[in-house]
Amino acid sequence: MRKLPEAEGLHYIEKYPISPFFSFDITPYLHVFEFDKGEFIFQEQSFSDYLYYMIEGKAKLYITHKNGKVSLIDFLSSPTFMGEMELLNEERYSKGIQTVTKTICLAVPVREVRDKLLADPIFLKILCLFLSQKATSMTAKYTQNQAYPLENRLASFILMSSDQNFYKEKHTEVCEYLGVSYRHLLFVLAQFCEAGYLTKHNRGFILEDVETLKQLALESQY
Amino acid sequence: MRKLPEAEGLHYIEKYPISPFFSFDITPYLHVFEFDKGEFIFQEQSFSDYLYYMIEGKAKLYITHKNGKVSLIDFLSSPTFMGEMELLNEERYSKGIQTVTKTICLAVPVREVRDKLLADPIFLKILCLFLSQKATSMTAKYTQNQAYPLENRLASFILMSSDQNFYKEKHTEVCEYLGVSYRHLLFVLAQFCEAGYLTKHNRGFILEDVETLKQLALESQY
DNA sequence: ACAATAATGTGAGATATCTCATATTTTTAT
DNA sequence: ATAAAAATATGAGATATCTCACATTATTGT
Repeated sequence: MRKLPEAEGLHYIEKYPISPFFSFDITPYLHVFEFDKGEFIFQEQSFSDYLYYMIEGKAKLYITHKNGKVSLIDFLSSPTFMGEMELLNEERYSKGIQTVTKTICLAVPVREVRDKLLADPIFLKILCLFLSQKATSMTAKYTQNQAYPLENRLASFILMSSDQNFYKEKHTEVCEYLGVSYRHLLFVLAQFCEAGYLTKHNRGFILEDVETLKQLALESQY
Repeated sequence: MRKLPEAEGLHYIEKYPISPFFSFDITPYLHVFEFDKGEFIFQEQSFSDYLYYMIEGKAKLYITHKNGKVSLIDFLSSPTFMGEMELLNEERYSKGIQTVTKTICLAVPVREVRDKLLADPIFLKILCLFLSQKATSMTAKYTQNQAYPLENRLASFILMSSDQNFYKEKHTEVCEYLGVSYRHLLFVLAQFCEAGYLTKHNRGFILEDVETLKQLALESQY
């Protein structure tokens, strides 16, 4: 993690204006941080001094269980808040966040601004909206995880994440996201090829039968 | 659903004071409603005119999937908000809420008070806290659902919900809550009896081996 | 008090998914 | 350039969980 120098930071602050989120002038408090690919933004069980607003990049939010299993809770993609729960609750981070790509964040030092933030109706309204939308999408994802077998969810995920009928995601990430083992993901992908919905090409898959995939996806659209 | 008469309503308003949640006087807007056991507070895909604060009772929050499966998202027990997402988003209810017991709710007419609420820092802060705690507990529940087999989650659930070493919950509710089939729940309960952790008694189970149950529960404490 | 509805209970067979072992290929770091 | 680490790939066997069918026992509404 490195703090961007004044000039470079200013560039991002202007490119992604967040002043409308606050009823006071936030700019004097803002820092701009850059995280390398694979770097941790929050370690599990640690404390942090900042509320982040990620403006560029992508990260994984996960939790490690006592039995050693890791659950990927969500992919976070910009723009998004990070650390907002801890701002509200003054707790240690129960979850970890690790970047997937290089990531740029606006950072608000919590100690200095906390009280102002928690009394600011504009910010709080934005935060409520953010939290409620997140809750809605998490709930959708998790209930679908238990209501549909991988076949359906994967079809839906492939349709959503493919570009010009070409699917090319990292299996290691996808299986965590969909909450199944790596082995099983490969197994169902192989089935899709067998059935002619997909064909392997280069390091990805060509969608051969979008109609059937759509049918499989049913409503389990993420 | 019936609106309680003035006098009776006042009793509840005084018993469960919610004025500290607002920076203005909410009482002129408050209604008090009573829902019978099994009644719907929100139908899926409908609109509603109230934000509710449940002060007595218990309800189920669920969603019906297009394949007909029903996912119980959460048990709501008093005190809790209901309809807060819709207040924020001005949308139809994506989810249904049905009471499990007779339920008393304070009701705030959204159309009249919406703008005031969304500009009230005290209320918004409370709502943020509520939403973030809910998100935390939902996430815990769902990640544990996929990280642990029923054996562990059930042990944990039994310990949590039993009273004086006696477990007596409705299987029909529990299996929905834990996200498994009724059949499988009974199967694992039978295993627990077989292994001597539980014995059937009347319409419930006596906890015979709390130590082993605790071990099974690991950290998957709800 | 009786019919209807909901909850409980059990068997048998199917399947979705997991674990583990192991090999190859690709990417990353030094 | 090379070693180390990460991602891909596949087989075989285990198991957690589901579906469906059917019988019994409570609970509820009228």
